[in-house]
Amino acid sequence: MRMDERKKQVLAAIVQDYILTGEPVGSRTIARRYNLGVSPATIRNEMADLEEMGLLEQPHTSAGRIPSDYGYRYYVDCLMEPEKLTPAEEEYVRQRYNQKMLEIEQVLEETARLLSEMTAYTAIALGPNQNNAILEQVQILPVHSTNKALLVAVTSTGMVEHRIFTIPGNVTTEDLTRISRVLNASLQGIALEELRQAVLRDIYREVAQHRGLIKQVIDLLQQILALEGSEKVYLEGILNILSQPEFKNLEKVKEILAFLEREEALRRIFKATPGSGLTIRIGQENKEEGIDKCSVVTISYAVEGKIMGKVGLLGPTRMHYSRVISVLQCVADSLSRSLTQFYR
Amino acid sequence: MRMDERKKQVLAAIVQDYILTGEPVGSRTIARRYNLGVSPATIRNEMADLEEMGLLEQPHTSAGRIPSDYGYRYYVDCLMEPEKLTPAEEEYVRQRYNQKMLEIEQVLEETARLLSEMTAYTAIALGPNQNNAILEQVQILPVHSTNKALLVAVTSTGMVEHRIFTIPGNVTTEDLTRISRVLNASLQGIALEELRQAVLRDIYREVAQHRGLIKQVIDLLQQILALEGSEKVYLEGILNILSQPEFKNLEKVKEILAFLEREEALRRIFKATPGSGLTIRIGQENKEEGIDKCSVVTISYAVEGKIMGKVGLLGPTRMHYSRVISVLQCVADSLSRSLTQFYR
DNA sequence: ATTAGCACTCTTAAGGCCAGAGTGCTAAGA
DNA sequence: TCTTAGCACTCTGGCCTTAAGAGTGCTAAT
Repeated sequence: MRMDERKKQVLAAIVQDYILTGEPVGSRTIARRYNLGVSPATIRNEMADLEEMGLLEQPHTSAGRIPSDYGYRYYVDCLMEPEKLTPAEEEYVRQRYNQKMLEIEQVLEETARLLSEMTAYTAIALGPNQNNAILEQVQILPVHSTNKALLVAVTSTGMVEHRIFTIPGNVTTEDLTRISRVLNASLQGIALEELRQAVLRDIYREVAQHRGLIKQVIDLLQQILALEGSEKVYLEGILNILSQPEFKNLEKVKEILAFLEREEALRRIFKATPGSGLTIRIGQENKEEGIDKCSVVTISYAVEGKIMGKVGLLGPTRMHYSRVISVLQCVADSLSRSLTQFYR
Repeated sequence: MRMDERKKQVLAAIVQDYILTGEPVGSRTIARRYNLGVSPATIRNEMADLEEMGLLEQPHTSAGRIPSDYGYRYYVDCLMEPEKLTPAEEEYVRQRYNQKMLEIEQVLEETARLLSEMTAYTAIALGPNQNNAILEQVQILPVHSTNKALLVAVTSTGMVEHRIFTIPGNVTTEDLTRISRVLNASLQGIALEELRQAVLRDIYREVAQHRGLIKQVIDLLQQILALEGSEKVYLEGILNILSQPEFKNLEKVKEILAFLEREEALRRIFKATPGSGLTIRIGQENKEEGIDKCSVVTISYAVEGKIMGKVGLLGPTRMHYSRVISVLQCVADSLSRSLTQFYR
């Protein structure tokens, strides 16, 4: 069966109405609210067709229709018109990023908060990808009166990481300072892939003793920089999702909360999306357990064109897609701009 | 009315039964399950007395009785017998703390996880009190190719904090190193109250230029060390509380989730408890909004006798108090031991 | 002081009923 | 051939009634 113009109009009307009201929508409603110039009966026929095509479904015989996952997909791909934010909203976003924010963690936390606030869905933000990060600064500090030391590393992504580790008893504060200086000189600006070989040899030559300690530090650095999925995850507006009528059932709530509690799962929903731009995952397109009744829209943020990380919104499949997309684009844009400024 | 022996037995039986089953308990049940040697009718009379005394209440005329907040309070204070953990459980706790844990953040996160796992309630842990903390290490690192610097501070509580801040254009890396050295020498081992006056003058004398920068750094340090309520809060097992039958009502769930989302509120429930030892807050004894149907049991952890912070469990007033107390005591003990070892 | 007995109350689950909403089909009209 | 009016049919959800069950409070007897 082909998708003629009127079928598209009917589908669009149903999706829009359902997103708005949350109630299954019937032929009368469509005929009354959307001027398609045909009678309910005609619309009924179209609806039957659309159901056969898998774009609509019926909760039960005498209810109206609701969009299926495929229905939403078709709507999002072919029918939806972008909803512009109002100038006031755009201004509001810009102003939120005008506060002085010096730590990238804060910026991302604020971003998640802003997103959830503007959409009443649950916002997720992923910290900058550390995979291709470059070391900016390395420093080893003694921890007073213990046999421990603190490794501080600043990466090119602006993340500051620290690890405490145990050092041999015979290492003095001066040793640590010297090692810091050597490491810093050798490692600064170096990506992790290049690390192991040549540089290492140089370092060893410079600081003959303390090989073990240096190896330990290098391992920690690799952990910080290279570890898959070490990105921080920021979550805001868990409560929001409970106001959605689809989650008035406690079992559903538990399912989704169980999902939100697992940080690796949150990370995976970003990993599963292609590198750049906007991604929409509708219902069962989500492979993670517990969110097959949800949609996730994600977008990447970038610094000077280079993708750093992602932010996204999680809501029911009956999500206000056009608004969510506009909000995400606007916020990701401001975020990218803000970070670019930060790094300069 | 006086509280004779039999009244106590009846109250204890009702509380215990209600904690176990979650159902209002009737006179028959008590007579059958707990051998008090009297008939249901006698127990009914006692129950009527206990209700008049405000220790029990009746959901409706023809239901059994449930304990009131006062009933729980009396039970906790006078009737409850401590429930020992099994040796296996104690061993399990000890073993969980035997993993090598180098960062105090990790330890607290693990503690919260362990608590929620062992009790099926929601666990909250509060990071070490920074109020009387002493500076162990201060270091200012340049952030490569920007006009920003990174301040790293290690406190005597084992917390590592960092802040990025903007520096004037004319400050060189060497300046930063020198300032770090001076600061470190002057501030190490100093509590914050002593900071402002004398020491400051010394520092200024040593590093004549860069007064503004130093002032900025000191401000940041005070922020890190002195700020009321800067302690980190660790939360685990939100999902657990939803399995409690008292939260099968979605409104209740929203209320409590709204509470758990507000970090300052979480902090306040610890602030409200006296300095040391175990505290139990039942129902309306909690002054925070949204948890007046909950109980909170908290306990402090300490290093070498000095109180560092607190951990606690949040559940419905129908909480398994004796078990919660035992678990908290066991865990706080292991936690304190583990931290003491860490600081040595 | 205790207890058996009993009338009474209240909740909850189940069943029946009905209005409302919406459909699918058929047959007539454009 | 497409559209539409009309109508019978279906399903849900609210509402009422009913009945069972649980538990109480009171009274009178032990």
